[in-house]
Amino acid sequence: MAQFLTPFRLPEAPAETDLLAKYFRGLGDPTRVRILQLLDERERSVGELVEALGAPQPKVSNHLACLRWCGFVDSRREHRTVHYRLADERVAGLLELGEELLRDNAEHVAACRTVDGRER
Amino acid sequence: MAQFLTPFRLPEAPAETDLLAKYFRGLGDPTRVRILQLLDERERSVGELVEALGAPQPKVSNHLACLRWCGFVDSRREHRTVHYRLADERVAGLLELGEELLRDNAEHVAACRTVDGRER
DNA sequence: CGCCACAATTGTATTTAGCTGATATAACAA
DNA sequence: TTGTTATATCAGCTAAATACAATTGTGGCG
Repeated sequence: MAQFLTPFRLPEAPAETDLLAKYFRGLGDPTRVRILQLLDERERSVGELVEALGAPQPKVSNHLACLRWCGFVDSRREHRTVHYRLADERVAGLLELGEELLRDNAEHVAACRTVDGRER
Repeated sequence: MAQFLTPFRLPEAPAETDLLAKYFRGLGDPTRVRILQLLDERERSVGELVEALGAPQPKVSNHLACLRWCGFVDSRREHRTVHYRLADERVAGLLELGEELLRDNAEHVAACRTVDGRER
């Protein structure tokens, strides 16, 4: 009766794959990408990022929390200000590779709306 | 009165940055990442992908449309079946770089829930 | 202590992505 | 033509992501 122990063998979808998608999703927001680009230039405080982005402070802090949580950036507190920087230089490499690939596909990507390309 | 022509100078947020985020968002779904990984091994038909993923066909087709639309994959029709493959070997490089970075952050990413890390 | 500056968090509303199921198209065969 | 297989598209629903505004936390200073 051993055959009943494995009645259905689900196709392998490694947990690592799900994590990878989640990881890339961290790069899937304009504010977060812009923050990473700014931090690639140099370390910056939250206030500096807020000014550079022209976005409300809570919004920036939320995205920073996301980036920090997933290991894209590190932070250190100095007196009252908190400074952020890229956690790993390979993060910059990821962005650059994306930019490079985008150069050949910019028009396509620009026109793409959603999974099924629907206008809504 | 020329000063009224540029009353507010918005912080520069290059359109390319928005596109880049959109581009990475294409990699932000487990099904799409799995498809790209499968296509990195070899060209596959939609039917083969459906079987390998154990997912309904419309779901796979929708994600393929998204990937094709953004230039991650190419397709060719042969009789009634449509075969997909990676459009650019650099796409595989992007995945590999992501996997490499993920190895050092898997625990963090796994625990991350949303932009602000809130449970809901 | 009270106050100020900087940053993080939370509540609520809105937007957007993605799943499911039905239908449409395309190529081919009888 | 009709039927069959393979794939694509669409409509409606649900769930997740994000924005915005208000609040709270935190460290320094008088």
